[in-house]
Amino acid sequence: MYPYDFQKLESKWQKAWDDQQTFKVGSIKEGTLDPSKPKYYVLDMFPYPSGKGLHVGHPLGYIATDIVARYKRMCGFNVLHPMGFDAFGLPAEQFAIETGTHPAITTDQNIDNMRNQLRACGLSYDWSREIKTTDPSYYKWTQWIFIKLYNSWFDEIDQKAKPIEKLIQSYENDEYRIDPKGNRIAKSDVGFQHAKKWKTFSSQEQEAILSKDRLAFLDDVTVNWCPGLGTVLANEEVTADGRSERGNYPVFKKPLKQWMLRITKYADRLEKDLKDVDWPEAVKQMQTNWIGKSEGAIVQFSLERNKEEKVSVFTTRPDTLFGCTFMVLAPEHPLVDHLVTDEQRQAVFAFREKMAAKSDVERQSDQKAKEGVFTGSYAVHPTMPDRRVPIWIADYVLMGYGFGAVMAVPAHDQRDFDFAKKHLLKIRAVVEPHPKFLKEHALSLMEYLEDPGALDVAYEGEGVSAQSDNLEIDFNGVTTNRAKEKMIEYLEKKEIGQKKIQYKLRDWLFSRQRYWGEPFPVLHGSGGSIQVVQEKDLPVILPEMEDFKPTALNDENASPQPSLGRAKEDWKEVTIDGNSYIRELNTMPQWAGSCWYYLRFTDPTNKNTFADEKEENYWMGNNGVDLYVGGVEHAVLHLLYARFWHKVLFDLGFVSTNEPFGKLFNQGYIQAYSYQDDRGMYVPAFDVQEEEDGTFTYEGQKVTRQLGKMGKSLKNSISPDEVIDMFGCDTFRLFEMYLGPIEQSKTWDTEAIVGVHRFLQRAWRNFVDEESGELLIVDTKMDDKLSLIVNKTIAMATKDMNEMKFNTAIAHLIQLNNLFVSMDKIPLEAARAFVLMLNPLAPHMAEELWQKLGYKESIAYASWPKADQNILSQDKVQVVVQINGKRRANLEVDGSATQEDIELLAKQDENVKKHLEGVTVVKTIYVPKKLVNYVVKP
RNA sequence: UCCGGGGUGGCGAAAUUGGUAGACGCACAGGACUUAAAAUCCUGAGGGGUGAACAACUCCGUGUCGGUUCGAGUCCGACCCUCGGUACCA
Repeated sequence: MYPYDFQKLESKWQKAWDDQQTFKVGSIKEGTLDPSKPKYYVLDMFPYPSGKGLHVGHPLGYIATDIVARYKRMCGFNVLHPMGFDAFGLPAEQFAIETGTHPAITTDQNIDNMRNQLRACGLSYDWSREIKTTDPSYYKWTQWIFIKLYNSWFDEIDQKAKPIEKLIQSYENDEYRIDPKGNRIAKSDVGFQHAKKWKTFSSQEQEAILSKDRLAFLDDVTVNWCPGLGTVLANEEVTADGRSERGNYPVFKKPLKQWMLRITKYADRLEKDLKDVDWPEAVKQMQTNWIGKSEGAIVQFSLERNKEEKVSVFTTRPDTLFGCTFMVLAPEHPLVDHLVTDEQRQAVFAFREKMAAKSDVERQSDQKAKEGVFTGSYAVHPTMPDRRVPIWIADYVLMGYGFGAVMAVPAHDQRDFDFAKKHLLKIRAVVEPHPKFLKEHALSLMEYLEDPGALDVAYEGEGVSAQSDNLEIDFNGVTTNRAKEKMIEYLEKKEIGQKKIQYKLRDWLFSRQRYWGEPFPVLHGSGGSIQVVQEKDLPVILPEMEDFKPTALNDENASPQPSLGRAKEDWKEVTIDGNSYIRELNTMPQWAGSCWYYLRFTDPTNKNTFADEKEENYWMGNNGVDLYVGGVEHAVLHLLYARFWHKVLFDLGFVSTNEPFGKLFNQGYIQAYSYQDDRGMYVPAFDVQEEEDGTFTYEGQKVTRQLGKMGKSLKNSISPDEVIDMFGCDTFRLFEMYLGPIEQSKTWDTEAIVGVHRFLQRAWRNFVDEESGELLIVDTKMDDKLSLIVNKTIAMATKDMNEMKFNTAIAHLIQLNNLFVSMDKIPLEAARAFVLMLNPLAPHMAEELWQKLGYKESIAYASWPKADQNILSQDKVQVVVQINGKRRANLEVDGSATQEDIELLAKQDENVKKHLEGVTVVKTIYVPKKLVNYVVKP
């Protein structure tokens, strides 16, 4: 008996791949890789080794990349297909806390477990290149890159990062000076003559000046403090409703001194360069929105009581400046203390306190309330000096965007409008609305311009300016876009404003108070001086700690405290040349390690550099990573951060491409049904019965069903191991791909697996007589019909493989296989083509059949079959005969048939004849090899 | 609110990008094999109508309504539902 024994076969081949190191990739340095061959770098977003193990949703992307990797090998590429583990960060530490074991131990256990699960999926990784971000030999280079960031600045003129020494040189050469406000100004800027020279500053002052340009810097900022996680979080890690993305805990705003990375300097390039990458439109859109570019102007308002004092605002509608009737500052705006009058002091302070006490969640729910108080002070209107502009504070103005202050134009901004209505402030119309708008509100233009406050909405659209003139300028009748330009010209001429591009993107808050992360390579000296660790002293090893729990867990009033504060003194304190330093006690966030791991894979064990230049050049050259597959959830986190680091490394000359990931592909989620009983408790999905009336029961009780994520807590999780045990890994791989397009979300349905399993069994029986073990292959030529079908299948499967449409590629193989069923023996050529095409999808069976066909070498590097164009062109074509666009007959004709041939045949067809009776053909449409359509009239 | 994706049989889906809608698979039904079941194999099937007919023909069908076209799942306009992203961004 020679049945299809997948358990035996699959372990046989997995062992063979291991023993023969089938998928090990050579290295250029060592001369074991031929760099004249084209390369293909196909990468998965590496996983967090969580304690829960994988469910069937996780390998979806891994299987897809594996198919691509195997296909590309067969097409003659050198393929880099590595895997590693993103092991620092909250999930690992949370799991360690839950189990009471040190994260170093649990992480390694989880990695072992996950690696086994991945191996069981028959993935052709080069495991010799495995990396984990928690390995000191890896995070040494994460720290090294941090030092590069610290020692770099962004030159706005060249739009690129440069070593900080260049900036110091420029200062020393007196190309830059510091103006009275503390800003760096260049020779060509106004005011350079009166600005202070570099030499006049103390070294401490010089360091403070430099820190304003360093790409990594310490700053006092308003942070997202998440007591539930015991750490602060980046903006990208906080969800829309003011909760932590991980764990869904509430987040509070708090001022704190933290490490920041100056990602905002790259806002423009991060946005613009998206056009150069082949990424899903959705992800590009998300990044574009997140970066949030908007064009407008800075406008300066003088204070009434002292014209020398100014408040700056950003506006996208400088054309509406004449309509500004008040100003609003964010409650935490630094000028508020200064502006508030004695009468208003009490009210302002009370308001501020009330706002500060709110969590982000509460702020969300109080949205649109438009609460605020008057500071008591007035500004002067920049174009109408006799107009007083009261200054208010309100929490609808956010400190983090623009200048934390707005000029309110209530007639043409809904938020300002609501605020004006609530607090009885003036509303002045300065744009003539579209006639449609007036009609909708049954107003004449005169009536609207007279009293725009009569409506309950602002007119935010474009139009022509009105009531916008003073002694110097007159914008009346000018269209919005033109008026914007003219106003900016005017503001610049009067030196009270200028053009400005504003981004929503904020700098990246880079420190965390948790234990399980990369230590900063930073030393704090006396008097607040900062020094980075010398390269030769890297890595700064994360110290062993017994108690690694976050310090201020679940205490929203406490201030965040780094866990490393409880490390032993001999770690915390460092003496260099007789000076003592304290180590930085914060750790880097989860995302640090994943910002550059794809570079390390090109040369994972290098001790002298993060990756050898030759290896980096070869694998990353051209297009960066050729195919990067992962979930869409990283659209504005990992993918934005990694692009940022990569661009800095590119500017500094360490990498060869401007973008890290040439092509990105998002796989969909696998969803599953979960079931709840009437108390809302989840019941094991596996044991739920479907009743005839379409309802569901568990142990006789009615339960409700919903579609969603797979998870242990939902009791609907299925692990790949279970499926592989039952059906084998080839079946599992085929099934996941056959569910539908990879980028789509799909519902798991265990019952449907038998379909592809049957396909494999049938294929086996087509090749092997199960009774005798005899190979059912015959070494004869294929007949024309079979040859045509085989070549067609090759053509279609090749196209599908190139487009990553594995579901239809499988369908074509099933069809070919179904044809084999009707044959006693399969011609060798057809069998070969089938096995070769099967290989990327179901590699174990393909290897076994390949061996049975007599080949000694692994099929992994055999050539993908080519379709014979000559044979394809001999194909008969199906031509449709339509009458008035309705199909009346099908004809099968030679590919060479002319229109005359086809029409002759068509007119012989009974059904066509019938429909052409008693009518006249007014037009004939002929599409070669496709159809004839007669347009007829009675 | 704005932005993006998606609505096709009982279900997952396919459709050469404007040219026979539903390939392939699941589930289902009937049959073969079997003491029986499983496995396997064969056959059927979008919905309706005219047929004695498993012949043949025919009408309707891709979220809704309208349009362009000889011809629309595919293009255009309006709308509905759904899934993501965003969160007062001045």
